Amino acid sequence: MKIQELSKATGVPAKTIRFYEESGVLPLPARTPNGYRDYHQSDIDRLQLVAGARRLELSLDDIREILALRDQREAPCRTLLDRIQQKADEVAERIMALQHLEAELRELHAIGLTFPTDDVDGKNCVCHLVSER
Amino acid sequence: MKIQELSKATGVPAKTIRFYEESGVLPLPARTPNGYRDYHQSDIDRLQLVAGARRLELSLDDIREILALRDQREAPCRTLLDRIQQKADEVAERIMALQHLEAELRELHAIGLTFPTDDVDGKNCVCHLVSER
DNA sequence: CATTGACGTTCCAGTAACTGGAAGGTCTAT
DNA sequence: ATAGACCTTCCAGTTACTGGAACGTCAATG
Repeated sequence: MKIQELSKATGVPAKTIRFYEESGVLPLPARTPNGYRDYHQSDIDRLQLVAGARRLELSLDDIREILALRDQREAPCRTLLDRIQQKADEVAERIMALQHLEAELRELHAIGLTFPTDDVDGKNCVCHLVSER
Repeated sequence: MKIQELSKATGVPAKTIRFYEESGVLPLPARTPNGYRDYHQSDIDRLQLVAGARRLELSLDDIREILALRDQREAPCRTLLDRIQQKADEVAERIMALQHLEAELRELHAIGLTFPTDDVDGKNCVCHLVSER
């Protein structure tokens, strides 16, 4: 199977597949006599796991660790579950931070609308709202 | 004023101040005879605006544009307000995406907990949950 | 047989916004 | 004279790709 076929089977761009290989999350593939990468079914499985984990925004570092376990014939489920939970917590924190940020942005926008828009140096300028604290 | 003093006045690391200068959001400062950067009060004002905008997660590109207006003695308030609103919308979108992601991660974690943790190849493995879809 | 087009290859560079570190110069005080 | 706390520049690394150049390969067509 050539790289485009693996790409179509997984939805991962060929460029990204090469990058994953270089990053060590995909093994060096066999090569056909002309030097083309030659993939097998197992590569589809592995790449689908990588793509699924990336969709969950796990880092390539996490994925490397999980795949290393799998390559040693140890079930990576425990580690994977840990990373999933940890990621969920991170996401929850990020959501809260972004909610605060959005509220602040909306408030700033609302206040800014009540200001003149040509007051470069005056205190009634959005710039000063942004500068303070 | 030396770079450390500007840093202390604004809370922005000296390293970052030099980076901002190189990025074009801060002008090339005067230099003392020994080559040290020499800042003034106006640099504090400008850097506070940059830092405030960064706290709102505006990009350096946006900030450059806003400061360019200000440097031309045009009030950047209109542009700044636009960017703030646009950023708020982006943040809202990101929040929704992350909420979906968190739900998916929590669900996956819950399902994963009901699975055996030593089933490398079987279907009852978290890996397969992650791979699918 | 030459050419075209769709593949494949490698390598280099760029993205965003810093951060760390090396190697060296300067200033102040002891 | 030396220690330390600054300052300088430049290079590299971070994350996960993406774009592009320059070149090789293969199948089909004129």
